[in-house]
Amino acid sequence: NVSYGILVHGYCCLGEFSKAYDLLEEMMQNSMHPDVFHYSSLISGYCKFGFLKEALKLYETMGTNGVMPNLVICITLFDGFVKEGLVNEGFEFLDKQHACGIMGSSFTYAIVINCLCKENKTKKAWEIFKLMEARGLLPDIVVYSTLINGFAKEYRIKEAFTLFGRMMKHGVVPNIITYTNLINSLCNYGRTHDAFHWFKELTMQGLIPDKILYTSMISGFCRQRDMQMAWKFYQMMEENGLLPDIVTWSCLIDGFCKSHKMDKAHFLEDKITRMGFVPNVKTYTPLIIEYCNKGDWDQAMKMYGEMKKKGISPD
RNA sequence: CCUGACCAGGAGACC
Repeated sequence: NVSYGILVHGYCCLGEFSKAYDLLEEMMQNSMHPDVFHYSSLISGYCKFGFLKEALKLYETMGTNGVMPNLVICITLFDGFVKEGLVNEGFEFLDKQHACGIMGSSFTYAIVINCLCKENKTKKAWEIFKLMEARGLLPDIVVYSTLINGFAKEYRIKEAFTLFGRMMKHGVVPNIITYTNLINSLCNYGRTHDAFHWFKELTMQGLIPDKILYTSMISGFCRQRDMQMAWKFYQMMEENGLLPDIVTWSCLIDGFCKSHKMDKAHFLEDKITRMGFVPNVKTYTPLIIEYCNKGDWDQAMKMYGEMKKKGISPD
C-alpha cells in the first residue's frame, strides 16, 4: 500500500492522473484498497494543476468508499479554493470542516496570510497573524516566512526584520526560505551589501545556500548593475555544485543587457542554448529592450525573430 | 522499527 502510495504521489505531482488511476486499479486487483494517502495525493495533484472540480468530486466519493477525509485533505482543498481565487467558497468550505480541527491548524492561517500577501494586503495579513496568536495558536516557520515575504514584496524592510526578531524570540528557528525572504527585502531596496551580510550570517548558522538563494543574490546584484558581484555569486554557486537554471541565466542576461554589455549577454544566451536550456520570453525580453533603447531596430527585430523561431510567443 | 499525502522563497518593459 505504501509503495503504491509513493508511486501514485509521484504521478500526481507530474499531473499524470491516468497513470495514477492505472496504479490504483492494479492495487485493487491485488485486493488492496486506496487509503487516505492515495486520495490526498490525487486531490492535491488536481488542485495544483487547476482541476479543483475533480478534486472536489474525489472528496465526495472517498467518503462513500469508506475513507474519511482528514485534516490534510481539508487543508489541501481549502488551499485549492483560495489559489483559484475562490476565497468565499473556500471559507464556506472551511465552515463545514470544523470536525477535522482545521481551525486549529497553522496551515490554515498560512494559506490565508499567503493569499492576502499575494494581493499586497499585508495589513490584513498582519491582523490574521495577531488573531492567530490571540487564539492561542503558535505561528510556525511557514507562517513567519510567508508574512516576511509579504513585507519584503511591499518594500517594508523594517516590518520584515521586526517580525524576524519576534520569530527568534519565540524560539522558531529560521530556515533557508526565511533568510531568502529577508535578503529579498534588502535586495528590493538595492541594499545588496546588507544582503551579503545576511548571506554570510545564514551560512554561519549552518544553513546551505540553495539555487533560489543564489539566484536572489544574483538578481539583486544585477538590478544594482553590479555584474562583478553577480558573476562572483554565479561562480560560487557552481563551485558549490549547484546548477543555475533558466531563471538564474535570465537574471544574468538581463543584468548584462542593462549594463550595456551585449557581447556578454549574447555569450550567455548562446552558451545556455548549447547547454540545452529552454529560453522563454523572460530570457529574450531584456535583449530586445536593450536594442530598442539603443535605437538598434535591426538587432531588436533579429532577436524577436530568433525568439519566435524557437516557438516562443511574446507576452 | 523504518517508509507515502497538505501551507511559505528567485528573473523581464511601462507606470
